[in-house]
Amino acid sequence: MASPAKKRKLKSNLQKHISQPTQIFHDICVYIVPIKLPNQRVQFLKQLAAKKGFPIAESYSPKVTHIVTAVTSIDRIKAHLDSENINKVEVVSVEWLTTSFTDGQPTRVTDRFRLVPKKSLSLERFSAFDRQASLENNTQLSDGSADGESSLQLTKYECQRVTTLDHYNRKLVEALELLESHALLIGGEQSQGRALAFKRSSTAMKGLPKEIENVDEISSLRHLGNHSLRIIGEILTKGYSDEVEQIRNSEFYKATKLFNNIFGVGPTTARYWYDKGLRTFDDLRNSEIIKLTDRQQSGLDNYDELCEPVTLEQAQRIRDMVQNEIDIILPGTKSMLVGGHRRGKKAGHDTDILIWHPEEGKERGLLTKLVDRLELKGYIKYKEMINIDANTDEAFLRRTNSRGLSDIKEKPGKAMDHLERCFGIFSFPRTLLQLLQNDDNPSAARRVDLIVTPASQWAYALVGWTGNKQYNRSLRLYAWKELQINLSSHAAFDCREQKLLPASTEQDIFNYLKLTYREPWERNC
DNA sequence: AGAGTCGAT
DNA sequence: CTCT
DNA sequence: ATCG
Ligand SMILES: Nc1nc2c(ncn2[C@H]2C[C@H](O)[C@@H](COP(=O)(O)OP(=O)(O)OP(=O)(O)O)O2)c(=O)[nH]1
Ligand SMILES: [Mg+2]
Ligand SMILES: [Mg+2]
Repeated sequence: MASPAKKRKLKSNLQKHISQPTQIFHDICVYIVPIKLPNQRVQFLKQLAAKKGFPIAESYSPKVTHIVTAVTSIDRIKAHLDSENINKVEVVSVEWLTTSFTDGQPTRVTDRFRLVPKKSLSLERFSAFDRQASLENNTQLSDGSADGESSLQLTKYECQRVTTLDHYNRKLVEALELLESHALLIGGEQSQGRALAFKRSSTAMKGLPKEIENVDEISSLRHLGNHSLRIIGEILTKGYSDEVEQIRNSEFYKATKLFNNIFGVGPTTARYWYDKGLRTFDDLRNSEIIKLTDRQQSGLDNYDELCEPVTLEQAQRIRDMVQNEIDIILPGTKSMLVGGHRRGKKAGHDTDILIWHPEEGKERGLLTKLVDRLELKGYIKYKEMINIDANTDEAFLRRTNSRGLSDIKEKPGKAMDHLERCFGIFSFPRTLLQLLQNDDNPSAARRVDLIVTPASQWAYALVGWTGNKQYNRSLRLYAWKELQINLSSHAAFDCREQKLLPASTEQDIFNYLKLTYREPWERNC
């Protein structure tokens, strides 16, 4: 832990080494825009400037003559300064400042250093960008443009913009997602963050309204930093990225990715096996040292069939079958497809089904009965039940309290069994068409998720299980950071008001969160 | 320099 | 890795 | 540690 004392000491040491400038250039005043520049670099430039006699403004004011920035979009700078009035000021790159330092005097500003205010893209119509988001949410950076000029920035959170399955930069997205998965496979504290950053870069690209041809078009957008832009630039000029291809073909990536595809094997296990020298499924099966969990064994046994994409039609048939069963067990029970299929995906890696009964409480014990029946019919090859009991709501409140609010009180609530989730591998008969293409195997293994929700939590379950994953992450982060609301797939808890937020529709939840409603197909981040 | 989704087994 |  |  870096203590405040230590920080103070560091700072005073730095100040001691600042020598007096030989001359001071009183006719200029430099303001450094602290966006896209690491704080360290900003501090370094400021100190060097002081040493070389360049007056520095701590904040933007009319006496500033030179704005130094790493941002390439003039709109972004206006937004930051909260001022349109930068016409009389030179807006220049960091290179101007460093060149001036080596020259020992302010270099003449040429076009080389100037920001050419090329409108990065004309995107006003596309809600992936801040203009619309800032209307719906006053916590957004103001874009300071009452004049019709648009600031054209990506929103901070994915849940504030529309992301559809169709987009224009497949190749770039694929590369960035590969870097994300590589970072996850490497693992470690630091890699988690890198993975998330690459994921955000990729969702940023999915939000763009057209195929990009030049890095300049996107170099000032949020979430696209040095590394991502370098990769994108490479692909745009050469058609591929050396770094990406090197990873793709690496022994490490190929093997760990293969292992990670097995249901039950995450990055840590994949890495562990790789470190043991294993590379293929045969290596796994023949290895003496490797012990597979039940989950992993079933994942490996059914590997090929689980790799077959689940079509929408198959998912609908599975839901129909489930609906038939629950009609018998408890008439009036409803079900719907959620997950990727609700978002409009034509093929998925599994089927997600949400089940509920309009009368609160009637759903208790339903999932056990359903699964028992399916098991008797021989449909279930592997299953895991996830139990949520009456204590869970208490637990939820305790956790929200542990985020620094209210008192912690323990209640000895009784464990009223209330099964909520079943995830498993089911076996379904193949259709005639499938049999024609796949003569030998009469059945197909499919991953299925069944979720039973009380009517009172239906809306939260629907949002949570519709996803996608990245959409959920952004929604939860936004809710907590901007509104101090803890959001899960059961409920939302407002920590300021210390109260749960009841919702009966998805729209209710978007209202609480001060977000414009997004259709399921607009949540494909 | 810290944070990065959350809850369940 | 990117933002704040 | 892994899953959703
Ligand atoms: N909060 C949270 N929800 C998740 C996470 N992963 C998945 N979900 C939710 C949102 C997903 O849409 C839903 C179903 O997940 P799936 O793994 O089945 O993915 P999805 O159906 O979106 O795509 P798929 O076609 O199955 O690959 O569960 C997560 O890490 N956190
Ligand atoms: Mg799914
Ligand atoms: Mg699923």
